[in-house]
Amino acid sequence: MKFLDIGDVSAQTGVKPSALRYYEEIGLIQSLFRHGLRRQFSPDVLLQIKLITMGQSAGFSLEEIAAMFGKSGRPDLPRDALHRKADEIDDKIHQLTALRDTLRHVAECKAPSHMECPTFRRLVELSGKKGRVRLKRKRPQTPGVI
Amino acid sequence: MKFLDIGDVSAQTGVKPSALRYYEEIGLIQSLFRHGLRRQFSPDVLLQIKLITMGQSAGFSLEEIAAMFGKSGRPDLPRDALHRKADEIDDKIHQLTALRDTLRHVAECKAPSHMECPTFRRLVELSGKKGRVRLKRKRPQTPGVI
DNA sequence: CTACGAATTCAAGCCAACTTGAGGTCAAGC
DNA sequence: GCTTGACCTCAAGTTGGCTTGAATTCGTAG
Repeated sequence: MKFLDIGDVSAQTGVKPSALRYYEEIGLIQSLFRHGLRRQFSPDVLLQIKLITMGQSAGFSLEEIAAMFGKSGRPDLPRDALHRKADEIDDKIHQLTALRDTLRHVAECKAPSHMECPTFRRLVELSGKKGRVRLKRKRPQTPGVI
Repeated sequence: MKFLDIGDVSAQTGVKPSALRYYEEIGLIQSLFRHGLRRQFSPDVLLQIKLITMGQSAGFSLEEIAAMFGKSGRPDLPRDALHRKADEIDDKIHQLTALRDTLRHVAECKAPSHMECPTFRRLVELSGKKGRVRLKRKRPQTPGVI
């Protein structure tokens, strides 16, 4: 089995060595041993780091991420807490979906200010709701006024 | 028309007055005028703040949010840049979806360490890919070895 | 065997996004 | 007219997540 220098890990993940040292310092990842002074990492750490960066892009703190996937290689949290985290992510997905739709609408909308655009207001206001936002279907057979 | 004190805005949005003052300071929102010393806000600001918090939960900086929806009440960015932002959000949605699925899997998986679980590895490794992660369908009629 | 380069430690610094605290102002209700 | 409490300003502090820099230690290639 091959082990990885911090530079290899950095190259393969895009995360800087300084950040990796920091992650180790806070116990988020571990090196297996030292070769001289140099940390040697298991290839598994690449997967772990992927999870970390995913978690970060989801807006979770490193502490929360540690709780989810564990320093120990296994989650600190009980099953239901993990499901609650998953639910949290689901909420965030809904928010992001609304934001994306709003953004696309803003890109195309001709209204002088989006505050005056009812579609915009609906998109934003519905964003917290449980269901998906559903825009009225265009009815091509009756090309009314825009 | 009624105007809102900073306290009202705070109460209705859950954003602290200090944060709202900060937002105004950096030009992310505006108060219309002062009543004595007190800032008076248009009710429209509530919608704006909702967008801001959505943007934040998406991991955008206040600066990026300002560019998207504009200090000026209208985006600073041209249409295609907005669509690129929307694409960025789409990516994030995919990541979040993968993270959520991984988390739910971790919650249920019996493997001693998730590094040893092939399902786990697939979930994480596929997360960057374009399509949705598709788990193999169970085929109840041919109950093979797990 | 020596030089090189990649790694190390440690303390300090940095940025965004706020929060806190001290001291001051004001309008509305009694 | 006075008190009250919600607001104000401004400077300084905080937190998370790193980055930077100086001084040092190694392992390997030549």
